[in-house]
Amino acid sequence: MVTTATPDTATPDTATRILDVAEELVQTRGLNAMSYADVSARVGITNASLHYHFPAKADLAVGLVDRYSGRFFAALDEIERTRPDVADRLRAYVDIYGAVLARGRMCLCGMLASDFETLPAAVQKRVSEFFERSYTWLEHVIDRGVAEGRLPAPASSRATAEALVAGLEGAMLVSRPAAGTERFAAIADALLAAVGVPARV
Amino acid sequence: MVTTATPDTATPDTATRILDVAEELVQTRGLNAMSYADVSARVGITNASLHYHFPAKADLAVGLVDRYSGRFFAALDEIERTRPDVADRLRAYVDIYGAVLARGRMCLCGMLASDFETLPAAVQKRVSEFFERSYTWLEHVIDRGVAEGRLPAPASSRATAEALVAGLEGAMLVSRPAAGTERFAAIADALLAAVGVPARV
DNA sequence: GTCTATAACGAGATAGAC
DNA sequence: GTCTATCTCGTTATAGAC
Repeated sequence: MVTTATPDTATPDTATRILDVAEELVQTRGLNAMSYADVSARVGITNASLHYHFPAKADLAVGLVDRYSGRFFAALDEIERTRPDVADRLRAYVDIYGAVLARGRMCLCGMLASDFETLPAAVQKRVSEFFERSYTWLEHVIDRGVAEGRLPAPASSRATAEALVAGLEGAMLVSRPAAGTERFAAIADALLAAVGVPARV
Repeated sequence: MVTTATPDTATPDTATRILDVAEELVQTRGLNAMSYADVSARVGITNASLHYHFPAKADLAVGLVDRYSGRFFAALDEIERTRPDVADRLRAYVDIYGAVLARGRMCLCGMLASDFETLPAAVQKRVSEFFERSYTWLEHVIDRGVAEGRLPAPASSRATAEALVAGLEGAMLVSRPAAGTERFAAIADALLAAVGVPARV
């Protein structure tokens, strides 16, 4: 999976290890529940060393969103490059979310969205951009699918794109209290069916 | 709106005022970003007085969910009592979420769901129950609508109910970074349309 | 680049007077 | 039921040695 944190070939540098650990903590517990002490202890360095790499918590959060977004939209590029069919593209998009949830995590930006009002401005901006770029990508995929006659025309492809993202983020959110990942797959299929994507074989 | 905090007739007692203030803080900023100092200052009492009413933060959180759930499911009872038509019922359900978002808030239990792993066990249990009861209520409403021939039969009414809740929770989540409430209405209409509920007149 | 040490503050929580 | 005062701990962050 393209969105997985880091290739496990060699020991990555400290900044990368910090981002890996912080990413997991934010995706599972939230930014406000993650402390520098948590991260430094798991990385095996001191609090002070952490501050050398990321002077303030806002810097760490910015680093997390930038890396996550970079990987996420690189994965979307990859989908467009390798999958010509619109239904396959949308299923692959949903699968990214499914893979994150399968690892017991929430979408990083979905998690930050819940803390939105408490975020530093630089982080707020990046989280908003993550969602805007997601809507735009999906909108274009849907529009092209409609133009090819392979997807029913929705009232608004933009609203459909937003509803799909909302459904996936919400599915991750409500799957965790239910302690069951199988729930996500059923919701995801229902969302895809609503867009006109048939269930997979 | 039935889910509004407290009737503004007279000055409510201290415990109620505490719950009102804490509820707003949790719905806008999250439980981990809300402190006893925040609440006590806004209520106009001291930290110590707050602890008299709610000895630990877990007690306050339990009080919040219990009151919220009580009002929420009372509102659902009211919907069933006053609206015989399934489409009206589902639109009214969506409107509860819309009214919460219109006040700049996230669903209390959706907000707690994002902090789920950090919640005291008693709060986790109540949040899970909130969602389970929601699914069950929607499932029965959908089933009756199908039996009456007023709703197309879904593959699974349970999965449809879960997808609807997920979509609404997610719509609230992503609406806040977008700084626009009009987005919610479009998403909500798309979700209702997917269930077979026509747009309102 | 990592460390020890510590500052400065805010958190949840308690004792005991009124 | 509310107060003052205080405790203890965890938090982000910095100074300066190695």
